[in-house]
Amino acid sequence: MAITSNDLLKDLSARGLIAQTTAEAELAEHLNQKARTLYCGFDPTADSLHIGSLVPLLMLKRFQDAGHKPLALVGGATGLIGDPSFKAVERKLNGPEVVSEWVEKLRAQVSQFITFNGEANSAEVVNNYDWTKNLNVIDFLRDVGKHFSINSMIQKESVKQRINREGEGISFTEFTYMILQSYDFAELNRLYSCTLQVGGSDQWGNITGGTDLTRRQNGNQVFGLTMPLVTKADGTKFGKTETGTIWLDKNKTSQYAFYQFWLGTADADVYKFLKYFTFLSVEDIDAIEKQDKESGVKPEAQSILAAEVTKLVHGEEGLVAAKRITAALFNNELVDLSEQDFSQLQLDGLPSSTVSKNDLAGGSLTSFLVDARLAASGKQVKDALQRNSVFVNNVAKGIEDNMKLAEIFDSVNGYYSKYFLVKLGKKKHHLFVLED
RNA sequence: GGAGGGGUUCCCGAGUGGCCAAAGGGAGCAGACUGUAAAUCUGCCACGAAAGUUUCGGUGGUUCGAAUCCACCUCCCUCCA
Repeated sequence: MAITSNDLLKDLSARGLIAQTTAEAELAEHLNQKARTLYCGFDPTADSLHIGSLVPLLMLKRFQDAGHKPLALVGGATGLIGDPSFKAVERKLNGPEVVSEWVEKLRAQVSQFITFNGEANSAEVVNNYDWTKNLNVIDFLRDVGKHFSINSMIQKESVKQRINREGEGISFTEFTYMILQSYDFAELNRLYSCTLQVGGSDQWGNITGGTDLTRRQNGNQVFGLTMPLVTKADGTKFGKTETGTIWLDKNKTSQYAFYQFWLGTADADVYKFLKYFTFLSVEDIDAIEKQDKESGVKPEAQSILAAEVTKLVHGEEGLVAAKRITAALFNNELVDLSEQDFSQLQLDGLPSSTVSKNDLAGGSLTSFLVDARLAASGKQVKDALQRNSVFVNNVAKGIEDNMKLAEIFDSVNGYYSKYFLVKLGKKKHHLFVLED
């Protein structure tokens, strides 16, 4: 990416956050002239955003910090259709009630990343359902559809594989998604003088559709900027783990699990991620990298990344909670923990459950731990037992202990007569609390 | 509406009457080695502690025996109209 004449764009470029832009030189000039309004869309495909949306969310914040006005668009309308961009298969449609419920959740979530201060560049959250719900089909086809050429639409890389791919196709509904998103841009240009849309690089086709439509309908030049897809050096998909997606909602991914996710970042990715996911300056990040390379010991970057991102998403308190659990599980002896510490760990989001004596009677360790979701099947627990990698309060259990459930979880063996910390393998922990 | 091709265990993908709980790969889990890393090596990988139980889009057949054969149904894809 060429050096531009705009400080913000220079920084973004240094961070590797710019994949593509429309009319680069003109965009720099456009942003230099005065505060502009930009938007980024988030479709409600679940009841929470996940870390895949973090880069664009932070991007809005970066623009706001530079004095521009961010609009976070929640796709109440587009979420009902489904974006086909680079998706291998047609998606299942979600019901309207479900989608509108998700819209509300995303609205709140998105709001925490941008500032609403009542000033000129105060953020706003908009919903594209507001301007599409009363759209009349005939008007839509005449006023909007006419501006789109099927010939160029099927040339878009984002849908090409769906069109060419053997065994899968694309419905008219999803094919039309691009037109709806383009209409959003034109509409936001009319309503808010919005002149820039940002998004992931998979959105390029949809974004340029919007810049074209805005020019044709409104006669205004507007811009697009995309961020690179977050990739990992080992080629696996970013944002997924054994346990699934890393969500921004702490009820879906605990602060502790969230922190742990970032802590596990590969050396090969961590400096790039610092640039993508934090507001640390590029110089500071380069300094961290230099120091890690020279230190010859375990790098610092992962814990800095984990701390910064956890703080951004879950606040200072969330970070403290995550660190508290991490310290207890990985650094300290459990014996040092007070009774209050144990109950605090529960509150902090350490996976835990309460058990009664009845739950234990006659049960097996395998099914007990599967029920607590420490393993996917009894076979896995059995495997771990055979390798002596199941620990209850730091005591290794073997396959011969499998049927001794009630004995193992007898109150005499628990910390403070009721706490049992179970470890399966190196990283999976679960706190069981015995009921009186 | 017509013709053809498909739906196999988390994914890809073998399997065309018994040797099939079903090859191979990927993912995943556990162990060793480590830095709660990477790479590598080892074991597991339908469910069940076990006895045993349930699978190959669905239903019903044929057969001593079916993922494999037959009928109907259903979903998907391609081409033609």
